[in-house]
Amino acid sequence: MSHGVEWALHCCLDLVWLAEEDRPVPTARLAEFHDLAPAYLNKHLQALARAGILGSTPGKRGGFRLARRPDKISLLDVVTAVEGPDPAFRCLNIRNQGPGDAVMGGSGRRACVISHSMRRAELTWRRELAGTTLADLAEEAQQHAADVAARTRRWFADA
Amino acid sequence: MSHGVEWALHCCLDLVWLAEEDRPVPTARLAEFHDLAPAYLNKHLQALARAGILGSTPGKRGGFRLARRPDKISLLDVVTAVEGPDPAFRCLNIRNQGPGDAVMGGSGRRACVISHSMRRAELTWRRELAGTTLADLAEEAQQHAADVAARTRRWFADA
DNA sequence: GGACGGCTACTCGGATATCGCTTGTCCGAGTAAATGCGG
DNA sequence: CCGCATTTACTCGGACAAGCGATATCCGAGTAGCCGTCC
Repeated sequence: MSHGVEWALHCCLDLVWLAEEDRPVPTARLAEFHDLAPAYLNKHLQALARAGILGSTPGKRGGFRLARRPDKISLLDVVTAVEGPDPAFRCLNIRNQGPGDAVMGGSGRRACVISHSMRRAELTWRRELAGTTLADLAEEAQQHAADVAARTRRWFADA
Repeated sequence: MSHGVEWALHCCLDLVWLAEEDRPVPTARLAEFHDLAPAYLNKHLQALARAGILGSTPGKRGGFRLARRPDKISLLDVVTAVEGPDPAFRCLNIRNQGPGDAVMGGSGRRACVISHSMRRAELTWRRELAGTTLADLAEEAQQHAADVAARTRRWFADA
């Protein structure tokens, strides 16, 4: 899995803390916060914006902000926005190639049992990610350190 | 996810049908059956052998065979053997870099909530794969087409 | 005819190139604020 | 002093290279069967 997912998730969580501010947050600021390559982070934030997770405002005081309420953004939304909608395991139906196809009796008519099980497993993974929202993460983080939101807002407010 | 996983799974399922035969199956034969690159398939079968899933016998009548009973080989075993033991999502703790670390209050002391959720989701995925064995796949495949085993054995027996 | 030694063919095993995708960077389009000028 | 046109600085957005892992291939080590020869 690409690192962009991690970057996107962290930045989304930051934007949860900064959601109360009505000013969008520029990419450069988020990159500085996490010590990341600004342009590359921008690329991923664009993907989130295309997916409708973030709203982008160009111009001098522009930046990104959450497009929906945190409890309406699941981890699966972020992952699929960055990684793409394709499943991790895609069965190319090699069984349909070569003599193995004929043995199975048909040109890929039957659903591949391997693909079936792999998709089932991946579905549970997706379901787990879909059941967790940014709000859940924020709540859990605040249980660990109650002043995270205030500290984060303060840092982003500075110069 | 790499294609090698699919190749490995299909070949393992073939080896289930051919488990009754006491002669190992060469890589070239499996490659021909699925119309795959023989040398590259061999590479993945080597990985399965290193993991103790397949047993390899060199020499003229050599080849691969299942090292354990099919109900003792889970899909997770095959996947980890090919893909490696590392989790798909590895949190590099970017929060420990840059000012964000100080805001969180500590040099990575606190466990990252993002990493926590991602690992939980991946754990469900692994659990699902660990709960499915080659024997389960074989049974399911035979429910679809009862004569798969016989057909496969016949093809591999031919010249 | 039987047994033994060497030979050959075939297989795994790892070292070696090639390719595609993720990573990383750059510059242009566009917008809001700041600024200077005129009334 | 107030309003407006212009300039400017800053931001997103997509187009453009570089690095690394998966893909694909080849050759060497080793073994089992086969063949010829000798007893």
